[in-house]
Amino acid sequence: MDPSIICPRFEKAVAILSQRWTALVIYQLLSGPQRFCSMTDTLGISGRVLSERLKELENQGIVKRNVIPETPVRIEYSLTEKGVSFAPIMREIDKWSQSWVEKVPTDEKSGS
Amino acid sequence: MDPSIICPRFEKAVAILSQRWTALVIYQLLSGPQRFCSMTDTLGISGRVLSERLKELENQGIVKRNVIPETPVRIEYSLTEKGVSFAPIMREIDKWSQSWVEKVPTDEKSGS
DNA sequence: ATAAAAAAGTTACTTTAAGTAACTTTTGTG
DNA sequence: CACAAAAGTTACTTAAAGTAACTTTTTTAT
Repeated sequence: MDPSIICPRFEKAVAILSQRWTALVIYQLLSGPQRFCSMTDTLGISGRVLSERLKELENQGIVKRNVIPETPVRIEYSLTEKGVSFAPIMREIDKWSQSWVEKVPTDEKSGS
Repeated sequence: MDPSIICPRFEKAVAILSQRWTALVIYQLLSGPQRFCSMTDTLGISGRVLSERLKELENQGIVKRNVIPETPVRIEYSLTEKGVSFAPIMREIDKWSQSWVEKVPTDEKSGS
């Protein structure tokens, strides 16, 4: 059984994007540098997994980590050029979602 | 903690694509209808998970299942219009991969 | 000087998803 | 009638993600 007749580069790109949270992390960083806590708050990702993902993305040259010696010290995460290059993919996903995803139920705590 | 300030439609689209194997299944179906076994062979996905994914994609109206009463009976999976509409996303992922993914090591069983 | 607070993680533990391989079902051919 | 092929399914193992409490560093308030 050949594990892939599919283009290995394409497969690699898909592997990055289909890892849980990765696409959302990149998407959020496309709107500008972000701090750790703002990402956990906005995305609803746990600190444990966000920390893991950011390290992986840093190793892949997609994200860079910036220590800002303010007080208290801030760590800012931002995209490298490679990271920014995901923008057209995100735009297509966004376009697709506008055409094909029905209005998502808001799932409120059923107010009165 | 608000679980999402991000557009829920976008989030939903990302949820589809970031589920393991889903993007590759759609990608393969973009090249034409496929049978169950050809997908397991080409993608290296297990039957258990492929079966699960195909059912989900059918429920989402992305894939359709076609029973062909030949002998032995063949089941052909193909994309609906909604499924085909992923094509531009796949094209962008492919473009990205050509620019940014380095040549992937072939991982041969170190032949002579 | 000491206590509490805030940011950025990390650790230990639980739950869920995916991988593996053997088995079932249906139809057909020798 | 036994065997083969396709399409799954079942039971079980392994890996990934979720949860929540804890650590570290530095600053502000008492």
